Amino acid sequence: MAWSTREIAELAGTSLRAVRHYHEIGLLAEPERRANGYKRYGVAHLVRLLRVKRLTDLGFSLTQIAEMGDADEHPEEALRALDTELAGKIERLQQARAELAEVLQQPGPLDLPPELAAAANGRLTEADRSFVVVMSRLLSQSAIDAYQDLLQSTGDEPGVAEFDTLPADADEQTRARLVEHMLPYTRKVRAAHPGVSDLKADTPKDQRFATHTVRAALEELYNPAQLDVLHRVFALLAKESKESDD
Amino acid sequence: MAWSTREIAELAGTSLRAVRHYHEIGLLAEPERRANGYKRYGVAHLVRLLRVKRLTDLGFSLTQIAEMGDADEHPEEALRALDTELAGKIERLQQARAELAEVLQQPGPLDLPPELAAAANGRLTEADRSFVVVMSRLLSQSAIDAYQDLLQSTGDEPGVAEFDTLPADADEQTRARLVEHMLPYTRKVRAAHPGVSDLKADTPKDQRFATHTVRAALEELYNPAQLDVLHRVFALLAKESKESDD
DNA sequence: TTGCTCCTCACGTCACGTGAGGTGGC
DNA sequence: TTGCTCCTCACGTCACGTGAGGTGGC
Repeated sequence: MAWSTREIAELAGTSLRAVRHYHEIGLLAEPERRANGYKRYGVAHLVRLLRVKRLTDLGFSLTQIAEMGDADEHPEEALRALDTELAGKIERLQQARAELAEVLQQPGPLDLPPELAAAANGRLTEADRSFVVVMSRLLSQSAIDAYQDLLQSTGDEPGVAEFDTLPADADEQTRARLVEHMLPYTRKVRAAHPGVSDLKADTPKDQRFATHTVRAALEELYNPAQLDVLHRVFALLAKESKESDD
Repeated sequence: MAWSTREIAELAGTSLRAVRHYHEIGLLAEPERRANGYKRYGVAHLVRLLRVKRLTDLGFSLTQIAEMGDADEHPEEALRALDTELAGKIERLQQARAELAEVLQQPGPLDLPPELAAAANGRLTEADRSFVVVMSRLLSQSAIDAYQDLLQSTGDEPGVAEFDTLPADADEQTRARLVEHMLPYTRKVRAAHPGVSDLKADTPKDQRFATHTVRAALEELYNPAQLDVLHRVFALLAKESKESDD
């Protein structure tokens, strides 16, 4: 008795195509043919195929299996290397699951870091959200922590909602009033969280790039009136801290 | 400020090619160009790219991400489905690691089921090993257990070594003596392990196929003298059990 | 003649990696 | 002129999946 391709595939628990693929890449020798061209597999082929199946099930690549050859040595080093690799894969998958669990815990946009999503609790504008997403790539961890604190403590600061809805053509009176509203609050935040504007950048070049990026994000996301207010608040704060240095 | 492809890729922590790939499949809109044809990315692109990055890191496929669209809904169902999928992957990898650990425990050929490899402990001929590899696909678990017991208890049965080294042209006297040696031992094994020849096959068709396979394996792996001895032993045993039925 | 099994191309999948060959501004 | 950055093809990777189109024995 000799087996057909389908039979040997079933015996080994692989697919027809897998057997042919192993022929193509030289992992499994082709058997002799019958008169009609059909392949006739023998026990040696089955044994080889079962071995290949075993090794792929363990997680070896076909290239690695080819390198091991047909010998039955116990490839201890390869086994250990594979184990390390699998451990790494498992770790990465578990990391992903942990993040999934965090995200599932908290309803909310999943592109924010979960701590921030929790703290913001749905009170962010579209623009704010985009800004935060970008910033969370650029800020240091301490800055993110500070920002989180900030969001948590600033439930219904009146200035916040007013700023969010400020029309692009707000008049000077409205702007000046908003600056007045935001100044003490912003001053307080700065004092409580000195790290709130620390960047993640390591080199001066990265630093400059990150600063430009922050500016670009602000200018693209907020309207002229909002930007004007922000600039004025920051200018006043900068002046204050310069005076206190003297 | 607007970013080049390299810059936006670095900002998002992806590769240049990934950004271009997302363009190709429509996951990320192409930005406007400068006069020289260079792309100019804005904040909206960066936000989108960061979102895509987040989702691929979590384990979503690009197709799934495309299906979610740009909306920021919390795709709870998708998240749960993904979690289940990841759990399955982890399980399979852990299964592979468990088998790897078993294999590493015991030096020996790794194409045998580990219980059998341990029990055999290096005492199998090439032919025996091939035979066992094939049989371990065909036998039921109880048969494998029985076979393992058998291997363990049969340390230095004198007939075994003699059978393994029997020349293909052994004379009648040698064969007859070997049959005498093997008969009581084989009888004992049969009695102790009635399940030793149970096949895994479910249907009568599978059953016939498995029987043929066993026969084919025997005939390809053992020489004529060995086969003759086996046939005679089995014939004698069959006669015995038929007589006891009467 | 109809079904069933086997055969050999050969393109498709997934998420990009990796050159090849050319252009534009310092 | 030389380097550097950007661009667009377009083939390669990995382990097969999936038809397409044809043949041979009942």
